[in-house]
Amino acid sequence: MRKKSNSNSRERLLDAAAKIFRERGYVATTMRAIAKEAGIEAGSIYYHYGSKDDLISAVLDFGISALLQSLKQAIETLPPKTSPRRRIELAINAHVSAILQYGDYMLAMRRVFGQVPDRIWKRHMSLRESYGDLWNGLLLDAKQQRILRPDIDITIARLFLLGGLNWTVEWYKPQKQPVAEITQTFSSLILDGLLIKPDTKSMPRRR
Amino acid sequence: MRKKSNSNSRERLLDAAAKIFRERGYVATTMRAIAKEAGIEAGSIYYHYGSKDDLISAVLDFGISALLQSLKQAIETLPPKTSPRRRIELAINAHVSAILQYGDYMLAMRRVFGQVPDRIWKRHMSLRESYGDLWNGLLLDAKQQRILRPDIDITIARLFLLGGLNWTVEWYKPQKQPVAEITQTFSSLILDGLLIKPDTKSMPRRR
DNA sequence: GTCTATAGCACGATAGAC
DNA sequence: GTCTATCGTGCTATAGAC
Repeated sequence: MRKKSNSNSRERLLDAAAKIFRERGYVATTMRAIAKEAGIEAGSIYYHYGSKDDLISAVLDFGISALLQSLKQAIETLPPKTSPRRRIELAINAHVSAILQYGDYMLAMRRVFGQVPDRIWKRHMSLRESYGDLWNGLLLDAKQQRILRPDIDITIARLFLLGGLNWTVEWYKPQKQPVAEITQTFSSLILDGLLIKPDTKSMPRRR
Repeated sequence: MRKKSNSNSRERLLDAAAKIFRERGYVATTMRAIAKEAGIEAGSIYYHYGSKDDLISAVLDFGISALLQSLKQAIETLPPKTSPRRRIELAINAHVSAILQYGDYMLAMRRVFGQVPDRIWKRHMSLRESYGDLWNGLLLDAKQQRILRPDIDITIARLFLLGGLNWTVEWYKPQKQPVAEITQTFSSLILDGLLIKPDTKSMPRRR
């Protein structure tokens, strides 16, 4: 995708690191374990990455960039007339698809939160904030077009929604249900709600 | 509340452990740091708890038990005629209030997930499952009373809802908004949805 | 019940051979 | 580019004084 090295080893190493960081968190991850996962010895890592901190930085960078790029691509290329509802549905699908596709990176990001040295974590907050801003923009647009309820705070709705979506990565089993089906349920839950309503002209179409 | 020791030190130690586990995760937490937080020396911990594993077990036990007890108390003492909507609203409020009240324990549980030795973690899955079952029962009741949409899978709705609620513990700042206000927003989001609907003045009631 | 001291072990990182 | 060997550090847990 966009890993910046032309070297195969660097890439294999990064994937191995994401997998081990995901499983053990930051501190419990040992260079020896990453090396073993990548099929080399621990000392050899230092030819490619200067330190354990370098490795976690690269994992975090790649993870959040993948998310950002995936959402941008999903919503910025839509025809201008696309309805806000459809935009939000597509964003939800893009988000969940991306966190599942890059599962090791996403779970690594979740798991090392609060363990990584501050200076490294802070370098990533700007990227994370860009991502939140993208969502806020999406929801704000819909609110201004009087599609969304005016009494609901967009930021709280976004935090609730993304919290629910991100949790998927912890329980989703691909063999049981296609992603599109799950994301359609999520969309309908957050947009239409769980209650039966007397007037439901825009109830979810089954696909 | 219900910590089973009559000793003050054990209790202070447990709170200290929860706080440090929350901040650092399982592996990065050192007995020295817990001791310092509790105001004693590392060696002295072993008079109260046999090992680091004993400590994390106690933290996990206390945390999930507090959640379970809090939800049970909130819903099992309601008058039988309480509407399903009101039950769900109260459960959401009880859940969020509890995870915020026992923040250190809740965040410790989240953070050490996947780091704690398997045998310890598995001992807690039964308690966690009891908690999920409680929620499933609540939602299933409402569904059977034709309050909830029949096309939505209860389990997916529960996972989405709890994912969104649990995320609160990561961003909520008490000084900005009272808990009751946030949980009311959550309830309305999950029950009524984010879209503007024909009648939103009074909450939809079945006729 | 809490202390000090330390045994025993695993870690990140480096050095130098190949 | 990858290896082996090892240094220095910091950890859990124990032993024994008080």
